[in-house]
Amino acid sequence: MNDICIRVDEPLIKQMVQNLPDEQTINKMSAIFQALQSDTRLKILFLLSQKEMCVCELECALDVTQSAISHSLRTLRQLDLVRVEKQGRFAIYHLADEHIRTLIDLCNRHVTECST
Amino acid sequence: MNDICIRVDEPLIKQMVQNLPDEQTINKMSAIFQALQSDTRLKILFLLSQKEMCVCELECALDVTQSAISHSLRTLRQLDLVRVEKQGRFAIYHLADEHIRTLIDLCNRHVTECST
DNA sequence: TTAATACATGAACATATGTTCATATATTCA
DNA sequence: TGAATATATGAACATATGTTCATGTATTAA
Repeated sequence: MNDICIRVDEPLIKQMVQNLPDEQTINKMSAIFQALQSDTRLKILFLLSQKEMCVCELECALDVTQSAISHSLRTLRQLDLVRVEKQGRFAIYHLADEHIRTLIDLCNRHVTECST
Repeated sequence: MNDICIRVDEPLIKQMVQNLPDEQTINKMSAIFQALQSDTRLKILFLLSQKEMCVCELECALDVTQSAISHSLRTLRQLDLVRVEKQGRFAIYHLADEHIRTLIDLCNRHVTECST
């Protein structure tokens, strides 16, 4: 406990720590996972992976207020997981790229495969 | 705002909502992403993807208390993202399966590719 | 130009989370 | 047996998060 147990090969551990992605990368990754961790945001992403939608449509689909949806969309926007295209007074949202669809599908498969 | 804007095709939206994964699946997915959202837990998973490790080794590698590491490991264990194997007084942790490695790698690539 | 619609945002609140501290349990060694 | 080591866990605290409410801005329609 006081730093070193019999199993610890300190130079090896140091090497492994150096192999870690840098702090900035870790931070970005945890921010992305953080965004994917909310039921509401996950549902938004699942919906957007079916077709692009305006806020109204999302509001119709989900059982939360317009405000909550907008806040969620901002989070997703700031991480570049979704993008907006303004069409008159409508804001049409779509997935930023295929990576995000893949991420979600992968997790979905993991969950459904492993629970059977 | 009062439910329906001009763009909303209600039957279509209803259909899309039915295509969503069920609540239980959504919950499990958000729980997994929730677990991946902490810097400490992410680092643990990156380390374990290099080799299986005991708590002591993780303690040597990371700059947090043994207690914090144990708590993190419990979270990961409960979601079956890591597994333990007891060896005498040591608890040797390893990734539960390849899915989790893939998930992390995918996110890592997304972050590093998109920031260049 | 006024009203209505679509969306965004700040404040506030209740809840959740991560960490540390203190302590418990389990295994090994003397 | 008793002490040391390795790990786990409960409590507590500070911080973060998600939602709603109230309100702001921008666009369209009348």
